[in-house]
Amino acid sequence: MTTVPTPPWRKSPRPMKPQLSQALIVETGLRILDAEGLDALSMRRVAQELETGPASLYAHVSNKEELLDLIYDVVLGEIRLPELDPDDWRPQLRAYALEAHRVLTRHNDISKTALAGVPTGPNALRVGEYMMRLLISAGMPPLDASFSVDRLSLYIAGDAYEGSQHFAKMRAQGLDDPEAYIQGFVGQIRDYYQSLPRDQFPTITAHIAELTDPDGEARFEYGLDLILEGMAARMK
Amino acid sequence: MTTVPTPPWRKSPRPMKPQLSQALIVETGLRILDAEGLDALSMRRVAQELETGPASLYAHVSNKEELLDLIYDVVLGEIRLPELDPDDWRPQLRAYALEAHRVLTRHNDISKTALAGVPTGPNALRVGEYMMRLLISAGMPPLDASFSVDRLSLYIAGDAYEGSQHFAKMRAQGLDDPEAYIQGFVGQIRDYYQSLPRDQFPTITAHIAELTDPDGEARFEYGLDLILEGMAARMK
DNA sequence: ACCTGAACACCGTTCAAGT
DNA sequence: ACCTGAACACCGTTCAAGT
Repeated sequence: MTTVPTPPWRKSPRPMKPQLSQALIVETGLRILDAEGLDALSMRRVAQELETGPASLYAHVSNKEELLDLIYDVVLGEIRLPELDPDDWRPQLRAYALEAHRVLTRHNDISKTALAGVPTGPNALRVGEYMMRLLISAGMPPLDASFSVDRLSLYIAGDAYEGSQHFAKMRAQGLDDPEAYIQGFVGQIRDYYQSLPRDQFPTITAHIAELTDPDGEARFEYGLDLILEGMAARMK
Repeated sequence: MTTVPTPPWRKSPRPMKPQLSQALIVETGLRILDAEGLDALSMRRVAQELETGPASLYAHVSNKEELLDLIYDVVLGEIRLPELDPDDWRPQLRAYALEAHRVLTRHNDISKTALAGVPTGPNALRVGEYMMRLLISAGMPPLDASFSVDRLSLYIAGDAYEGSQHFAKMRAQGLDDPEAYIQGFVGQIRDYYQSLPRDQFPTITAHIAELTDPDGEARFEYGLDLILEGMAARMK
């Protein structure tokens, strides 16, 4: 970049465009993700937002997958970890899971990235270190702790991704009231179940209300508690 | 289609191309999925395989999402369900999970489709009915059974998808020895962990062997048993 | 009703050329 | 070293036109 001579009334040169950098690209990608979801987050779109061509990005990021990994780690950075207290591992791990799930859910369908590959960024290490330390200091054997952390992480990301898909579909249909969309969706499933032959599907047709409970957060916590229960059985 | 007069030595007219139909499209899509994975399964590719243009498919399938849902349900059709025995719900549900996981894993990254939307095809109903019946007849309250089935299904599909990603990446790199690829991948992670500052990540660096256990099947079964343990606590 | 060619509005990535 | 324009090899879907 040619250095423009600084006029005396300015402290520093002001370039028309902010200089391209990995951090700026990641930040721009995150903004698109938050506003419009993973489907809208293309290399070309990021470039457009930065008023340049897509090829320019490849000087700072080796491909789209790396960009997504970088964005994912920035998101993980939002997870707050409480002081570690091994005497109370269960409520603490539960609180971690809820916090992580909340953070992932805030950023649309970014969790897909966690499912696509093992996250290894600095913030992935930070939360991994925390969970491992909590379980081992509470008395869990290291191999159990390793597997437990891995499975819990998969569950959190899996549920966050599944949950985000409803919003993605809503966006694709051009709607924007999540409450109404979920109600409509659940209603459709209910009608479909009601139309099924009762002799072939006796159990489903007998429990339609239970099968179409729309509370996604309750479902997440239910599965979380199943896993925590299993972990408790392997503790000490 | 113009009917060609049948020569007397043939029982039926033999068209040059097999007639297009939804079943044929689904079958072709499944073949591509099995051979080259979800990334290779495009509408254009299916059309090419059927020696027609992509637009022709839209007479039998409303969009790509519907095609994937149809393929997914065909895959679920491969899951064999044993005679139901409510006195032994735990080993039975465990066997179901292993069978479902094995079937999904056989078909590359198709599990992504289950994560993307609630499967509602005939075979999804069939396995759902089975699991619900097993748990309820074993004494679980219907709402618990509904949540349990939902969470277990998410876990199975989530793990199958995550596991399939290794193969997808292997394919993308043009390699074809899964054993060697996993070994190489695990080795890289191990080296990376080894390079971390011990004071910042004491727990991770102290348990590298446990954290890089390459046995994906053991991890799946470990998480499955965590969930089954939790379900046992909610039984009766 | 079913099928088609052509087009529209996109993708990720590469590469030679510029500064 | 960083940035660019242009190109390559793809996408899913629509639509008017054909049979």
